[in-house]
Amino acid sequence: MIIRLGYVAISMALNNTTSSTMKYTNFIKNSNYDKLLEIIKNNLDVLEEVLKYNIKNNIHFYRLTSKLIPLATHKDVDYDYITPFLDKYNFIGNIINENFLRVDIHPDQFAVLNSVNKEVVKNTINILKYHYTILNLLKIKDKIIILHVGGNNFGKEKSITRFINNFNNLPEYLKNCIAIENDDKIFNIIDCLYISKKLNIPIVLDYHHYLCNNDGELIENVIVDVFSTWKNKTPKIHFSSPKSKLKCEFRSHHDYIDVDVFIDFLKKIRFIDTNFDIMIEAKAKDDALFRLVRQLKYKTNYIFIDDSSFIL
DNA sequence: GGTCGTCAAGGGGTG
DNA sequence: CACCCCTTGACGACC
Repeated sequence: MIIRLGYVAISMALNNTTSSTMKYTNFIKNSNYDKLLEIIKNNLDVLEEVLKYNIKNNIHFYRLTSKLIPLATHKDVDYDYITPFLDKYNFIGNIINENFLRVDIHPDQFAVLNSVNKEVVKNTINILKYHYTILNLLKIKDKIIILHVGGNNFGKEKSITRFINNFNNLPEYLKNCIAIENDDKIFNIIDCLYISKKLNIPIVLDYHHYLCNNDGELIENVIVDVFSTWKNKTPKIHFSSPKSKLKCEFRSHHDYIDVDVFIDFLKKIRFIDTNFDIMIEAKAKDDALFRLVRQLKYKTNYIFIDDSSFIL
């Protein structure tokens, strides 16, 4: 199987960011729409630079920042972030497609589809639409929006039912790109498999979350079912390492990846015969990815295809 | 020019 | 119920 590694949003090697923003209070002060457009232009320029950097360094898998467009889903800010930049979106989209980059996106903690608060659910749908819009403007063919199941009000069973009901009320185009991820506290991989079966949607396995939250279920016993939720698409896995082994800091992300845990994980699922992507979720971003690769080259006999891909 | 509290937004956990 | 925690990088007020 071929495994490709990716990283999230920011490249440490480039001294810039795709996540420049403007605080709402500051926006209110000046009602400065020009400044917002300027920030978008900058974010898109940097995104182009990051993608070219990824191509140059043979990184095929990348997650967009959710903060590409400042205040995009704020209820009191309404502006056109599409038309002025159509050419730019197109241009970047072509770079992605011509180089077969796999690009996905992951809304942050405020997207809670199963919330008991109607306003929050409404907000969440807006957030999902915004993320879809970004993927669409960048002409991404396999649109994947990764979502957590959400809150736990009134118990797990009821919370899962709320997720399923609210999901079913989404427009078809959103349903077609949502994948769910197991979280580190409540909804484990077994819960995700149950939901996936009901809704026919893919599951992103987060191995760190799995280590934090599982019912003793062995990874080698669920991996086939998890991967089969992707049908003919390339399955995705999230990988990060705990900040420390202490219980209080276990859930926090480390700057880098623990190579031994990484190797151990791959050993467990080695019998799989599917290509897949692993998103490296480490604070040191691409630097963590490259360090991991160096360590793997030293410690294993994996056959490396390029700077971020290997055969197992 | 550097430091540090704050940020639109949700929700879990504790006492 | 009040409070603090997570997480996130970046803003921007302030020195």
